[in-house]
Amino acid sequence: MSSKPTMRDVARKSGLSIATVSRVINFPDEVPAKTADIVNAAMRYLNYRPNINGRRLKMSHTRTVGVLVPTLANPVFATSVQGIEQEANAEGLTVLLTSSNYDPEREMGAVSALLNNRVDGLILTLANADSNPVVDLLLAEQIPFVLLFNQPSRADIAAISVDNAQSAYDIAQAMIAKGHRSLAMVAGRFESSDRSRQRYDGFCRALADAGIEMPYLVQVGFGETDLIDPLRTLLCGPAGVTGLVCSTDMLAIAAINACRAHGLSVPGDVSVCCK
Amino acid sequence: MSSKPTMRDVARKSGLSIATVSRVINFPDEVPAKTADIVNAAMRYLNYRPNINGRRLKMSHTRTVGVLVPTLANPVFATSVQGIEQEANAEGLTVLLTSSNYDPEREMGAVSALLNNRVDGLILTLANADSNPVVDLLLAEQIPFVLLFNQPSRADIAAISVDNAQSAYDIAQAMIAKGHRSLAMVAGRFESSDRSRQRYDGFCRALADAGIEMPYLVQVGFGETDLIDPLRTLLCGPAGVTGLVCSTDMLAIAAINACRAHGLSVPGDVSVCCK
DNA sequence: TCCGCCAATGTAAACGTTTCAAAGATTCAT
DNA sequence: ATGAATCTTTGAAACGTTTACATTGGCGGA
Repeated sequence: MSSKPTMRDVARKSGLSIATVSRVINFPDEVPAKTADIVNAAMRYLNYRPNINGRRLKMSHTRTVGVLVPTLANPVFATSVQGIEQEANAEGLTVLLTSSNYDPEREMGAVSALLNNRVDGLILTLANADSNPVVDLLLAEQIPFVLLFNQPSRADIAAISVDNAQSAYDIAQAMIAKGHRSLAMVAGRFESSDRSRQRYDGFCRALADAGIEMPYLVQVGFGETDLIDPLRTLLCGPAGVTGLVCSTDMLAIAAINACRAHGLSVPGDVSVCCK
Repeated sequence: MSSKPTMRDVARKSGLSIATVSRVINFPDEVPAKTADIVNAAMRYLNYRPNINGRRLKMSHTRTVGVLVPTLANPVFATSVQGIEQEANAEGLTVLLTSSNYDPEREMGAVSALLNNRVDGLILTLANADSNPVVDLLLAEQIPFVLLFNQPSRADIAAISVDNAQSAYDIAQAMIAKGHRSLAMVAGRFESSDRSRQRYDGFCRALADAGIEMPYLVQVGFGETDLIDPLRTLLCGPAGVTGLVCSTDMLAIAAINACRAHGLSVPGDVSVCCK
């Protein structure tokens, strides 16, 4: 009696067959209330809990959704996963969570693991939405998936995102309107996030539209939190940058710290903006 | 050929038996290199990927760890899960994520679902670590588990936590040393987080030790983000609170906003501290 | 009384693995 | 050439479900 009770045990206990027990669990209203009562009593008595893996093996679907995000350390992803998790649970779905640390290799590894789990579908944020082997794999295997925060150029791929370029454009334009003439963008590396490239594109367009010729750029690797050095020349050198457009909240915080470390006040000497 | 290839297909393709294929996958060095090559070629050719659910059903363990946190919207939990996920993945473990929204009912539901998944073990943050039915269930079922951020009074339960009471004590003491004589704690509801109660205990002790008789308390429900009203009487009334000790970063932010809304400057008129 | 029908239940074959016991193949000393 | 000793490989039985199909029994109508 050390091992966990199975449907077989419940069936024996209730004097009915495994099939009936299964029906009580899955189609309660196709079974007489009296029978259901007996079976339920037996289940409670034995502390039975269905082994989902048995079911998953037998059924063609798993009622499981795989999620891949770069990191939960970024609140944007954390809250997104929180929402996904909440909705999934409400639907009785299980969430399989993985993270890539912005590393394309790990992206592939994680998705591969999720596919081995036979997830019914995926929600993922990838480094690059275009010509990405992960996307190719998913299309080839015909697994339903939705990209999150990615903007694929292919129109036949489901994606939920903001308009990265436009948002950066708007921010830059607003800063220009405030009088800034020397602006820099602080963003993640393009190879680990095409969102950064898209934002930089919008940023550059805004500056070009305003006749500003130097769209400065500072690229920051994932996990780098100290921007004092990377920002030194831009802030203190001849560039005399007075406005920083940051790709994420966390970069903005790091940027503000860096400004202060250089003896510049925010927002007195330098304006910092994000999102 | 629409369905996914199985070991049987790989076996057929490579002219070997299922058992051999399994051994190539699980014990590559117990099999002659030549045989392994044949099997690996067949697997690649067929795009075979093992169905983990088959394995999980057969094996006594699942190499899966269940995680339950109140919410990922709180960076403390998000980064913790991030770390768990990272380590788990490095070990080839799958993470099953659930969240409770600080609701004990949902805690039980989530844990139940995790047990149905036959997780090998659990890492959880519970509303209350003591006399908690979830803990009782886990002990009864003999599932290994570790509490995170909870401090159970039973010594035989594994737990990783900070000393909530002591940290609140230290903060309060520091504020008193700065000259504050009227302090309030801003914390979550006790019934949804025993950490809040423990912190309040430490807070009260510090005040008592300093001869301050009124340890004010503002309780905030999960999701409540507006503290303007709850703080009005304390800040503007006869209590004249000048120091706020907050249970979490997010509460501190909300508290600062509330102070400003009441025309009080932080840290000029009111000191706000957290963690 | 018998027949057919329908609701309730049971039987048994999957699902894709792992693994034990045992068979086959190969080597080597005699 | 023979047998022992080893190395490879295999057959088949689980693991806990779901479900198509078969069986049972009770009932009403002829």
